[in-house]
Amino acid sequence: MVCLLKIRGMLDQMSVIERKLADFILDNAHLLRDYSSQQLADAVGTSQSSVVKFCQKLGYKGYPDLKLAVSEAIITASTLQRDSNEPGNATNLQQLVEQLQFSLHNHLRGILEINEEKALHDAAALLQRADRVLVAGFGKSGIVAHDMQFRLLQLGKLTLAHSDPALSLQLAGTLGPQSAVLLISESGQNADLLKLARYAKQQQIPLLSLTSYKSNALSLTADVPLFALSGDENVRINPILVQMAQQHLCHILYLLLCQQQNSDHQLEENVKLLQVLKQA
Amino acid sequence: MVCLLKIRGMLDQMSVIERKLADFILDNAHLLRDYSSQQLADAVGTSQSSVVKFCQKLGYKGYPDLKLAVSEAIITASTLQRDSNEPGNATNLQQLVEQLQFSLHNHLRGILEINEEKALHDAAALLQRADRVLVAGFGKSGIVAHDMQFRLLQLGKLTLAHSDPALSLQLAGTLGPQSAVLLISESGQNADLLKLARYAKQQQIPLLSLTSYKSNALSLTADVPLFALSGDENVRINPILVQMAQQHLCHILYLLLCQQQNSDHQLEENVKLLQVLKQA
DNA sequence: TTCAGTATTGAATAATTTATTCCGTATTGG
DNA sequence: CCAATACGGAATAAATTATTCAATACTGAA
Repeated sequence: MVCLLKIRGMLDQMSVIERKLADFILDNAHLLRDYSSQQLADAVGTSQSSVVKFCQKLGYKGYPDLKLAVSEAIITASTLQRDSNEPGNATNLQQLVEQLQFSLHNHLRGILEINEEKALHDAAALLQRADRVLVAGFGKSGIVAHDMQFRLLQLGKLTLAHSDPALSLQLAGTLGPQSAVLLISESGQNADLLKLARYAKQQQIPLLSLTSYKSNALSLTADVPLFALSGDENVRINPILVQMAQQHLCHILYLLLCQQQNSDHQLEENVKLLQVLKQA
Repeated sequence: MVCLLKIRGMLDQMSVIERKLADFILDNAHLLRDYSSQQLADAVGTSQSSVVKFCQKLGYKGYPDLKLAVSEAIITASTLQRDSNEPGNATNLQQLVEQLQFSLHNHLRGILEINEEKALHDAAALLQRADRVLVAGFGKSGIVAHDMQFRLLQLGKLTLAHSDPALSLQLAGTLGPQSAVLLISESGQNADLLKLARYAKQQQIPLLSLTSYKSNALSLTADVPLFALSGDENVRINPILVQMAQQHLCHILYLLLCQQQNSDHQLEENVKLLQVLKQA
C-alpha cells in the first residue's frame, strides 16, 4: 500500500522516463508480478538499467525489491476491499466460485450474530450431560444430521440417527430426561420432526432445534432453538448455503464439546481403535 | 495462505530434503523474503538445485514464484487477522469460531488453486453426459457422497449411493461406459473404494476421484482426479475442514452442471413435485 | 534376494535476470 | 559560452535462477 502511495507522491518530481515508469506501474500494478525488469523496460519504452535506477531512487534495493513491495500493496488493498470485482480476466468459473464463497462466508459469519452465545453454550451443555443423543433431520437436513452424528460419535457420545422418520420415532422411545434430541429442519415445519418434538416435550427430553432464522413451529417448541441464515435470492445456491451453515453450527457445537470434555484422551483412543481395525 | 497450506498438506509424502525445506519455510516464512535460493539451500543444508526442484514440484514456475506466493500468504494472513481481531473483549467462543471460519475460508479458497479449471469442467462434463452416476464414499466421506447424491438428484440425474461398500459394488454392476463413478476418500487408500476404482477401470466407466491433495492410489487411477486441501495442524479441526472442502467442491460441480443443462426447468418441476407431496 | 526401473540429489553448467560502469547528450546556472 | 551536473542507454559485470547429467538410493516385481 505504502509503496504505490510513495510512487504517487513523487510523481511531480520525476523526469519524463521516470514518470512513464511510475504511471505504468500505477496503472498496471497487477501485471508487474510476471514482469522482469527488461520486460517492464520494453513495455514502457526505456532501458533495463533505467528501470533499476528508478527502483533504487525510490529507496528500494533493486528491482525485485520494488516488485515485492508492489505485490504486497496489491494484496493488502484487495483483501481489505474484497468486493472489487476485477474486470476482464476472471473466467466464468472463477466468478461462480467467488460468488459462492462470498455468500457462504457471509452465511457462516452470520451464525454468531443470530445465535446468542448463551444458546450455543446451553446446547453444548445439554449434549454434554446427555447419556444418549438422537439427531433427526430428513431430506436435505438428513445430511446435516448424519454429519453431527459422526462428530458426536467421535467424542464417544452415544448418538442415534436414522433417515427413516418412523425408525427415528422408535429410537426416541429409548430416550429419557437425561438424554437429548436435536432436530434439524430448514423450514421447521416438517411433520415428522414436529411429532418427534411433541414426544420429546411430553417425555421431558431436552430438545434442541436447528432451523432457518425465522420463528417456526419447531424452534418455538425447542428448549434451545438454534438458527442458520437463509434467504439467498439465488434459488440454486440458497439450499447449499443453508445446509453448510447448519453443518458449520454443528461443527461449532462439536468444538465446544471438545473443549468441555477434555477429549484428547478419547480421540487418542479412537485413533488407536482405527489402527487396530486397519491391521485386522 | 493457500501456499503454506499446500505445503503443509504434502508434508507426509515428501522426501527427507523436501521435508526439511518445507519445515524451514513453514517455520520461517517471514525470512524467505530476503533469501535467495542459494541462501535457502545453505540454511537448510542442501543444494540450490534442490530448492528449485522443490518449488517446481509444488507447481510453481521456479524459486521467485514460490517466494512471491509465500509473501502473499503471509500478508493475507496478517491482514485478515488484523481485520478480524476485534479489540479487547472477544470471548473464547468468538475466538474459536473465528479460527474455524478463517481456516475454512482458506481451505475453500484453495480449491481453485489446487484444481485445474479444466479438471472441474471435465468432471462436470462427464457427469453431464452420464446416464447414471454412482457416488461412493465411506465413513466421513459418506456424508459428502450423500450430499452429492442429493445435489445430482435435484438436477434429475439418476444417482446411486449407499453407505454399504458391498452394495456399492453391486450398484456399480449396473453401470457402463456411458455412466460415471465418483469416489470420495480423504486418504485415497480405502480398500473398498480401490476395488470400485479397479472395477470401473476394467469396465471403462469414467472415473472421478475426490481426495486430499497428495498423490494417492485413488487419484492416480482416476480419469479426472479432484482434490481438497488437507493438513491443518489441529487434529480436531482438520477432518472438518477437509470434509467441508470436499462438499464445497461438489457444490461447485453442481453449479457447473446447473449452468450446463439449463436446469431451471427441472428445478421448477422439482419444486412442484414437492408441493404436491406436501399437500398429499 | 536380485534386478530393472524409477526417483532423488548435488555438482557443474547454462540461461536468465539484475546491477554497475561508462560514456554521450542534454540541461542549468554562472 | 562554458563548466558542472543530471539523465539515459549500451555494454558489461555480477548475481541469481534453471537445467543437465551422473551418482546414488529406493521401489516393486520376479
